[in-house]
Amino acid sequence: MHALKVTRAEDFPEWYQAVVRDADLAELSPTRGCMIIKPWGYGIWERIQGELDRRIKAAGCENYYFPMMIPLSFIAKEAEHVDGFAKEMAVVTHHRLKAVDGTLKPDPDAELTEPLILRPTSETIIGDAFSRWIKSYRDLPLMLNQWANIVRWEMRTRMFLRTAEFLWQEGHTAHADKAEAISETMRALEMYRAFSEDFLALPVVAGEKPENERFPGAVSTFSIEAMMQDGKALQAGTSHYLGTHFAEAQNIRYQDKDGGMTLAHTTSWGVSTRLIGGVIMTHGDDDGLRTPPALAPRQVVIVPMLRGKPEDDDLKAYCASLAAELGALNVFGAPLRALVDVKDARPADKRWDWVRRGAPLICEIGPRDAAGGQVTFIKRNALREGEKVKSHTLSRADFVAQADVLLRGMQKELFNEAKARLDGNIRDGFANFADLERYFGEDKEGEFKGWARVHWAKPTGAALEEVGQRLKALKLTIRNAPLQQPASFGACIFTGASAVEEILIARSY
RNA sequence: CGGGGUGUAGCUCAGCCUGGUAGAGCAUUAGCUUUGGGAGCUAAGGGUCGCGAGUUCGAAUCCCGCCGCCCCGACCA
Repeated sequence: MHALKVTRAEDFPEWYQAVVRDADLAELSPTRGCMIIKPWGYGIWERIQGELDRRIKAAGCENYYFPMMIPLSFIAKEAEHVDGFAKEMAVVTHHRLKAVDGTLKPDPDAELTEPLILRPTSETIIGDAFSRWIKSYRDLPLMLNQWANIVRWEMRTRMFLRTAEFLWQEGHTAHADKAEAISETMRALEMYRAFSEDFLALPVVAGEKPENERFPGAVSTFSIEAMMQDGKALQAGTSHYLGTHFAEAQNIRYQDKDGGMTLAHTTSWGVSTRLIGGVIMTHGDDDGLRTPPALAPRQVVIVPMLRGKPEDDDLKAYCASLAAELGALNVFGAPLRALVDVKDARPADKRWDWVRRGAPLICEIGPRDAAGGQVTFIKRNALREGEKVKSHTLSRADFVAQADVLLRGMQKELFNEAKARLDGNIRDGFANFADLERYFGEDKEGEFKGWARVHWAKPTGAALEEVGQRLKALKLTIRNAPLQQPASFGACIFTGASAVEEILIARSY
């Protein structure tokens, strides 16, 4: 009997919804397409923020904050950018409500002279500021980041993966020349790769997006792609080299050493609460989430087996001192986060709540453990042996001494498990498009297909458009061209011509 | 935004075809029992049946309109 009502094999989308709800991560809000992020889910986001913010600052960026509302005219400044975002924009048009026939409506006399849009991203309003802040080569490079909420009016929403409002971090930088801007673009990409793999235990493939998948207005777009347990790809982070597109549109120029006016080269990069969806679909099992220890808001949860008897006090004291002892330890470069769950509920219910949330180590301590100086615990990443829950017992001293090793080991085990799935499910050997059609065309519902690694001649324009259409018929997209490329290439699977690049093709979220 | 499904207690759902103003299990609350592990018994609380208009003496049920959610598609960092 599993802790969730639906298993991954039965119905993956339903299972995903069940984890989000039963692990107490988030719920739907009365506002269409938006979610309420609950404490365990938000705690995970705070951990992401804390660690990534440290890495962003270590790279020399500073944080700042721009308004959530952007004048409508700003978004029109970069042509491709408009095309990319115009269709999913929330627009603020009035500044006052009025009761009309008993219902509150926007007051017709309070219409804004210029509507405001809720930011779908901030390139335009930040570019405007950059144009004022950057006067001289001495002002460069300018490297800034903001943590913010974003609004995109999506037609179809899914919790954490695509919601009308989401939380993210957007870095924006300006540089004197192309080489330096590209180097910053790659630095951010590598920062995301390392962060995902080390901290989220989420193995990814870093690479460059094809022309048709670029960010609107970018010269080149790079991504990290992760493989979910249903074989689909999830774009988990992006980094863009924007060239001088936004600099031209918004007049971001600096006076160089020779006194001439030169356009700056800009970049932007971001990750969002979508990462949490990626963690769920990578590490979740039929008992709920398995939160990687480095990421978990609580790494060790202690459930005292209280029985409403006098010895409960001794048991509570034992658990409290154990938690204090654990809290004095350092794991993953920070104090260990331990909690004694003293909520007045049945111990078994509390145990399963923490199993669903995915607390890495769940200690169940009864009077006998306390008397014997022991700790009985379960490891969430390897919860069961067969159908049965497997529990372990150590002396208290050994448990405290090994907590660090246990948590680090679990982090590694989760990563290795996901890494093996990623590496083991990227298929090679597609000689031509017909091979690809044969493999991806004949599928049963819910069948695991993984990704395809193929060679192509990297067509552009109309020819690329056609490639996109052919893939679309198989519900496939090009994910990226991995940074690590082979020494030589075979034939392009689309045209038969000599290939110039290796790319990953997959179904995606 | 197109196709399909769905909306009844906190959750999962029955009732709807064949109108007579609500049911089960789990959860919640209380009491008793139980206690090395998702407990048992007893009792109680909880629903303007998604919203609005209509037919009718009477609508969860029939008709019309709208909305939300889920899946597929289109779209999309």
